[in-house]
Amino acid sequence: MATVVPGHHQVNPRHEHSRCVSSAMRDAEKVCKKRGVNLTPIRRQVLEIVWQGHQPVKAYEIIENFGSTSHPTAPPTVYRALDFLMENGLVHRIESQNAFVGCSLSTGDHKASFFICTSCQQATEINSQSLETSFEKLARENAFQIKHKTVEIYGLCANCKGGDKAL
Amino acid sequence: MATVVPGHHQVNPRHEHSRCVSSAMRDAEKVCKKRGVNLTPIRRQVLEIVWQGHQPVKAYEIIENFGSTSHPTAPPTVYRALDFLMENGLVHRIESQNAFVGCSLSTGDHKASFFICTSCQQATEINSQSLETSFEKLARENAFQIKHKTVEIYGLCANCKGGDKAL
DNA sequence: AAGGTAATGTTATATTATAACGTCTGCCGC
DNA sequence: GCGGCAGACGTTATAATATAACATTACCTT
Repeated sequence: MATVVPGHHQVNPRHEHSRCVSSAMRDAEKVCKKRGVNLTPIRRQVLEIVWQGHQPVKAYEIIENFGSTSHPTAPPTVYRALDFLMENGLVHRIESQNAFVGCSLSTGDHKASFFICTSCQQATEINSQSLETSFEKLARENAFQIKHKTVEIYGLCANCKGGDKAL
Repeated sequence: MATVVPGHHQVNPRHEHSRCVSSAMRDAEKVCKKRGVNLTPIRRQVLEIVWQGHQPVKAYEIIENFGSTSHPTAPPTVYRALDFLMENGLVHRIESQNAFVGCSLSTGDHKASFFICTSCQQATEINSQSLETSFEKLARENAFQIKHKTVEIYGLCANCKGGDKAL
């Protein structure tokens, strides 16, 4: 299958991504089974494409990628699959990029926060109780009742920080 | 001038928005003068339209609004003005809405975080040192070097929390 | 006047996303 | 069996967001 994110720099070379993908697919099966929803072949394939890397993938990149492996697919098909995957917490949307990334927590429903590397493009899900607490405290101080949030932090990841690859 | 954000609920009734706008315009003049950049009539008008409320405004709403007051304007004109205003820290982009909101700090350059009310749509700039500190701490723990961030927190603002207006 | 630059005009088009309606298939109750 | 419903997908068209590329204007500099 063709590379979805053509220009991306290489990430931690010790990361065995194929395992990462198969684990994500297994988790997805599990979540869908548990929730009584249907991980159809199309949805599965979209999820696999999203998981080709840890970089966010655009909807139209998914569409193009589909063409190469099976019959061409129209936008609604892919957007529907993405909606399904997001509803079931298997994919997150990166708002500041209009792009999508696989969820690495496999707990079903949740909105995530991200570190996004401006060099290798890797989006890493943040799971920090102390950050959550800070948000809650701030909200309380402002009499604001939080429902959900978009948190996308850009900068250099640990792997890229050493080099000269800064964007 | 027509209302840009037609459906929005009313906000704190004690807020005298016209003062708020004129103050923002004065600050903008000051910032531009200081930076040696040119707040042209078009840029000024776009800024005024963005400041019609504290709700984010979409680019094409600005374009439509232009039509009613002067001659019709094509998208590039408005996007260029928005780029200028963002570069000079007078307007912020709300990534999760593809929309724009006036900056209420008038310090020139900075990226802001927001509370955004799901009832009245008001976007309130957050300026919290303790939240910044939490981000920095989290970044340090993850060996991540922050460059900038998108933080858009949705929920009910203090004014809307009492009523039954939840989205 | 010639040349330069900043701002805007103009046309076309790229990119992202959804509406609306049609078709197919499997399942459920009868 | 079969009638009908629901879920998933196909298909066509179009809406919404954003930018590329080049022309024009206005004003400033020499």
